[in-house]
Amino acid sequence: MAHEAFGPPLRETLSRWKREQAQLKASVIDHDTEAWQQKTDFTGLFRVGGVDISFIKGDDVRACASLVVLSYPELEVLYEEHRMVNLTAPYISGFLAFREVSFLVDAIQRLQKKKPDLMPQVLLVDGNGVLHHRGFGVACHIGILTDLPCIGVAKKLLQVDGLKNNDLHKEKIQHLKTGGDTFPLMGDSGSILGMALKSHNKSSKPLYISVGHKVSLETAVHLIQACCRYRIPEPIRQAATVRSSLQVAVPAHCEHL
DNA sequence: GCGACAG
DNA sequence: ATCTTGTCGC
Repeated sequence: MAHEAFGPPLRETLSRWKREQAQLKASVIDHDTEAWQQKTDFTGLFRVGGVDISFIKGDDVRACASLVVLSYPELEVLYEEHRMVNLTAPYISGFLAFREVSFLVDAIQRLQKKKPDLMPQVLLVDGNGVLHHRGFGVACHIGILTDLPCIGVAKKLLQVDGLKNNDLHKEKIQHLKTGGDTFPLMGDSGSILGMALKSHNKSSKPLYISVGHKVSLETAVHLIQACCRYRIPEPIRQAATVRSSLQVAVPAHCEHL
């Protein structure tokens, strides 16, 4: 098959995507803008959203895009939507947003239309914010397109700007004692790109938290910790758990097709 | 050439 | 991202 017979070559697509990231990056706000963020107990925060895209075993195209909204501080489900979508863009490290973001923004827009009262006041995103090759990960991307405060929550360290998952890094992880302990992730450029967070007492692997949009890193880390019953913050965990029948596998008699 | 590679 | 099984510990 002539895989690249149609459409622009990958390197042209990547160059276009890089330009788009650079342009949108200029609009990122990396400090607190909301009243509830000023209080250490987050008085005035009532709704926290989470988004995630989950996949089916052997299928690179079909996936389930999920948006949930939880009450705060109870962390009870107020709203959830799980929808099967067809992904078109490939996964390329540094360009996750171009694969996933349109489906998640669509979900936010449907929520706005159907239940505007349930619009989350902050959105937790699977992946990185400014902890990214060009300082503009998927959490920033969603933040700019929706104008919602967003926080990037990654399960693995993205090794950019000199950050490395080396022995020194592993040693720092071992020194995290209890849930809520952190250490900063400083790149070669000298700025703090994010924080490693031990999200609960018995979690050996930290989360990597970074600013997406309209929230400070300090507030982001504090909020993530407040949302963790287990390692993964509840809004993302609920989004990743499909309760509906949407993700049922292809019927057995169709498997060979 | 080699290592790295969020989801 | 996804699959896989039991195992250990509270």
